Amino acid sequence: MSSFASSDDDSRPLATLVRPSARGAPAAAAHPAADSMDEDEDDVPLAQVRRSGGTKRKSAEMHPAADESDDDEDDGGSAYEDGDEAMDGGADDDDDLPLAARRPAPAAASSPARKRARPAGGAVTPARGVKAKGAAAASTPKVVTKVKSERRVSSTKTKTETTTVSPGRAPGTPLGAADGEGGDGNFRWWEGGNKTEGEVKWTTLEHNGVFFPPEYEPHGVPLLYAGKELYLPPEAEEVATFYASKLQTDHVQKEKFRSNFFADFKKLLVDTAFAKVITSLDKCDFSRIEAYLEDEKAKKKAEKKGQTTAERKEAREAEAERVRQFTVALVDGREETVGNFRVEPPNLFLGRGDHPLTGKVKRRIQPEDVTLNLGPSAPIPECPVAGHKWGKVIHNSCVTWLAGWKDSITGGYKYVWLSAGSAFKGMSDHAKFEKARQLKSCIASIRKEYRKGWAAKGKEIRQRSTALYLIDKLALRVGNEKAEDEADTVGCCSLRVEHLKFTPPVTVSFDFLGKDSIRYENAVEVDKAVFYNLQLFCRNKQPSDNIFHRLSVTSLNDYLKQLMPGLSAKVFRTFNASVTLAECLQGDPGETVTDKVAFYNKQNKVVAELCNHVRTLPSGHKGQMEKLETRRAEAVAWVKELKRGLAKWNKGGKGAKAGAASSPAVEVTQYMPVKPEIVETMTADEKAQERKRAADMPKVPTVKSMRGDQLKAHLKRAEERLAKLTSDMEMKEDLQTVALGTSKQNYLDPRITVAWCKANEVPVEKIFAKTLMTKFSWAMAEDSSFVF
DNA sequence: CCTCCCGACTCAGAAATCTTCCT
DNA sequence: CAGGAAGATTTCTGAGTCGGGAG
Repeated sequence: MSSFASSDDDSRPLATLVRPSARGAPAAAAHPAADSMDEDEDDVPLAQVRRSGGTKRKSAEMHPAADESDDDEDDGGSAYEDGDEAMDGGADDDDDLPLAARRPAPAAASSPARKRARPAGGAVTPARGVKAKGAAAASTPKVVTKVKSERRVSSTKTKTETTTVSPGRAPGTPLGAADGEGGDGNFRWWEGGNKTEGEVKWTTLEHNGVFFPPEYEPHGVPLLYAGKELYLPPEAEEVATFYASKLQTDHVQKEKFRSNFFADFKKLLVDTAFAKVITSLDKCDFSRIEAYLEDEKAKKKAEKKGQTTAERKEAREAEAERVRQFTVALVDGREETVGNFRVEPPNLFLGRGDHPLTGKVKRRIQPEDVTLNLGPSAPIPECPVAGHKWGKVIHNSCVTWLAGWKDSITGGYKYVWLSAGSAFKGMSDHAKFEKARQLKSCIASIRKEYRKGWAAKGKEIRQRSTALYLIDKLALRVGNEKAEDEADTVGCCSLRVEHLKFTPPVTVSFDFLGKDSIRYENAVEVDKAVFYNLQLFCRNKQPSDNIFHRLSVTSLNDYLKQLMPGLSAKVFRTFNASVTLAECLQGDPGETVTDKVAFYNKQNKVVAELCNHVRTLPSGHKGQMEKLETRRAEAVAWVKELKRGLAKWNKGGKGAKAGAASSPAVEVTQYMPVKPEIVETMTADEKAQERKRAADMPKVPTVKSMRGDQLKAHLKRAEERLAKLTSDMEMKEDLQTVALGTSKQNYLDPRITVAWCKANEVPVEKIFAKTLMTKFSWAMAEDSSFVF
């Protein structure tokens, strides 16, 4: 079931909220759309208009028949009226009006004239119009010319222009060299108070480009085809090796993965003698290559094992030194660390879920593919790959990426960013949480507003209001449409009939694949009106039809913008997660720091569940649990045996005083593991083997003679051990299926955590690991009185 | 004007690596 | 105290969101 902890205060009974709503309420005043409902006249099946001819997945699947019938039906149905008195207003007619007629909400009171005045307003407004004309285009890597940027440059600050690639700076220039120039890298932007968020993100930007993976070195290990050794040319061998390295994963179990791989693999063989030979993946045996990889891995491991701690540290530092020049960038003279400075090496594309492109070969990125973004006066770094040069160098100060290239599989861009601890990231993180807090202050009226919308005459408003409820209550993602060459996953707006089940009176069961093909399964009791509406939207549709067929993500977000500047669907997730945590942390955290940390994790888990952040069980999980279970059973048996012994001993000492030292010892039987027979002359491998052999042997009974005090001491230890095992198992089972990290990193306002830690005298480091401490350094100064 | 596509950014779990705990 | 496994953290890169502009 869902937890609505966060919304309790605001979700008062529907009836009290819906009717009197809004006329005077601040939110309502800003919604011309709500008032224009009466004008709804006729129904245009939105899907036909908006989607026909599109490339998006659902467009082709819509059923026109369903479109018509469902919109025309009258929903004065009894379920509805009986269901909720508050809804009757909208029950009698349901004329949908053409979307077009109402979308451009007549600019009433606060309707922002989108094109011109952006919410951000602030510092750089003048840049606005300028950018709209084409600077943005110039910013994209594919534009090489200078476009007409000169004019613009004068009116704003530096915008984008491109430069021909010229020979780079000499090696050993300041950037990244041992003693950086630009200060200590501790720019405490949050203390300045000037958290501008404008168009221009920087004035000067200097960096050394990106780090390329090493060239492929052929190993010469053959592929076996129908038992025959085939020595492949390097390009094909490399790709075969990619596949071999995946043999242990379950990617190779997917037919799509195999066929995509094989198709690309064969392409590499086209002009070779192998083209005619290799015709079936099933006859390809990669085991020799796989064994080779295993071998290499073992060698590396052994080498590492042979090193002393100091040597290992040295090796690590040498590696750090090697990449050092790429890890530092200079932004407006400040040193910042670069996040993903390594260019993605070639590999097989590992798409999640049923990705249509999974298994395809992701080709090697060459310097020619890479666009660098640098300050106009920054030296152009030398291309690190001999005989190659950078694709493009641009100077776009409106973006924060340092370099980028186009991904050969998805066609999308990959970017190199500064690290999470940078000012760029920190500022936007801060802004994100401030926006969520702002939502908190107006959530009550927004909820009022969408409840009112449940009874709207127009179906778009009705669907929008119902969808917004789901986004708010269940923290669903908004659900953009997806293309044919992506996995079929959905979010709120793209939910289909097949994803819902209705159980009267008011339970809706959700079952669909969300982001990353993670299954969302939840049965929720919803408001009656929502239950009714969802059923209504599903009526007369095919299972594969969209539930919210009149609603688009764009129109939903446009609407949200009217409710609050800068509001979009994703803000609800941030808001709900943070509010939930803040509320959950009100409880009693316990005594010790350990208790308190456990308490925090438990509340963190509530949020993770809300957001459906799952983690797949590690492959060994089942085995681990079984092992724990046997250990626990043994512990139980041992406790029982000790108790028996103690009872016997207490009785046995008839002659002497019960429990006196002179009582005869009693025998208890403990089952002990077999001890490995380790001899000094054994090699490490042999020792390991012997240990394993011993561990696999059944436990042997060992009889021990004990007296009372011994028995008691053993019993005490045994009971403690049992208690620990039991709680370990519970904890493990409990936390196994949820990932706490995602919400901690992305959704929970760190100031909530900092404040809680201070109030409860828990060191923040107990909650935030090192990188999170850096990422959230802007929040560390917050005191315990912070309220989200 | 209205789509549709693109670009830039956040968010996501898997995999790799490091650390701690247990026997 | 070693050696390994479990657990925690970091890295990696795929998958979303969302706004803007071209056509």
